[in-house]
Amino acid sequence: MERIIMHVDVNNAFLSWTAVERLKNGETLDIRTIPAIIGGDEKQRKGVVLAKSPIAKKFGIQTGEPIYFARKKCRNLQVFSSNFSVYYKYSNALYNLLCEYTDKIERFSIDECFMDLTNYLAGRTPEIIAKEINKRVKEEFGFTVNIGIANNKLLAKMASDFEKPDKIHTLYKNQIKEKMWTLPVSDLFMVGRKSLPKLEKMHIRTIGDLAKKEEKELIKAFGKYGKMIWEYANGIDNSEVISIEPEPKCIGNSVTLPYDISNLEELQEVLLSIVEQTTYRLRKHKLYASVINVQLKTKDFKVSSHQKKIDIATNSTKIIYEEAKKLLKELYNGEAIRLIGVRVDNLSSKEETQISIFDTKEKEKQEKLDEVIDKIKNKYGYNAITRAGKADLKETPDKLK
DNA sequence: TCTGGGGTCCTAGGACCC
DNA sequence: TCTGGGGTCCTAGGACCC
Repeated sequence: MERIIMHVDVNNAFLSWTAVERLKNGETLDIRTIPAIIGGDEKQRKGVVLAKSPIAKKFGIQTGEPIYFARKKCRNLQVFSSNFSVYYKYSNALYNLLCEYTDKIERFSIDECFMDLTNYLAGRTPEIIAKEINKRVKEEFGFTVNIGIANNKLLAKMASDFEKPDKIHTLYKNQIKEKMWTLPVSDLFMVGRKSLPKLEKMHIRTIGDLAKKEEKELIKAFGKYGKMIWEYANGIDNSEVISIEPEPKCIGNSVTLPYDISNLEELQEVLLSIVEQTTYRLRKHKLYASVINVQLKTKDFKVSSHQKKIDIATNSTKIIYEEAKKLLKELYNGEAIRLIGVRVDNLSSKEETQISIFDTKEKEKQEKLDEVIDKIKNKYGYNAITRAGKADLKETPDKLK
């Protein structure tokens, strides 16, 4: 039996949610109706476009581009800053509403959900249900969503990306040719900027061109990735809607520094504050890591990283910081650094100790310290306490939780 | 005051083992 | 003493997503 899958996508999520929150707080200007963007702090060198209004889009402004460029494209562009706690509020509200329609629902990102309605139609058509969801979201929350309806996740996602905003689209098997194959291949999920020149060389310009190629040819040129995009172009995707939130496979934090740093001691101080964020989140998940990774980006955007597998699995700030410090030392060659990041991998729910690292007393002491600091953070906010002398990290970590 | 931050997955090469 | 072949694990880098 064919499945019935829906993909629900918030239109211009960060911008719409900011608009709704402003209106709720008594502002009269709806920023969805003017050339506006949500952007990071340019003074902190985080000036990229995070979301744009439809009018800003008409000026050719793209998500991810520097605000500096966006301003050049549109002289009277209004820039608003992001507020993730507001975004989570609306994201959760939407998710809870959608849960009324099925138990088989997957949060794909802060502003996207997949729903499997196969056994939840209750005699109604998916189109009728989609219309009801659209109407309710608009009336109850004040923002709009696009909904894609299909027989698998990939096609549902492609469908929700058709004409926007506030639209419902279907993409059933018999509509693939007419609705999807005509699109440029760059519109296909998972086909990014770097693959385009290679596809172009193979005379693949539309999704249809890709679909009609021999699968073997794609595998030869792109390996596993080639097989995947060929299947996507042909509307093949058997993946399930997963309603249980999976454990993270890795946890990491990074920061673009307000100014370049060319000094190891200073980098180490920032490193400590980042390790603290990451290990705090690790402990929140009750997970332990055995791979530590440190990443640097130089002022000319060259990225390098070092990682190390350790013999234990830990979530201790101290142990992970000591390892990270070693990695940083090996990695750092004196260049001016723009970004520093830490990531822990190989996560497991079991701690693995090794007596030689800390004696039992020292270990207990460190655990207690982590626990106390975590409690203070939980109670009074993440920035209430820090081990890092100079650390000045404005945003609360773990935006996703 | 031009280029964020958090993820997942894949690949290639080298070390090491039998 | 002219050089196999299969496998696993580890590391660095990169593509893609939102």
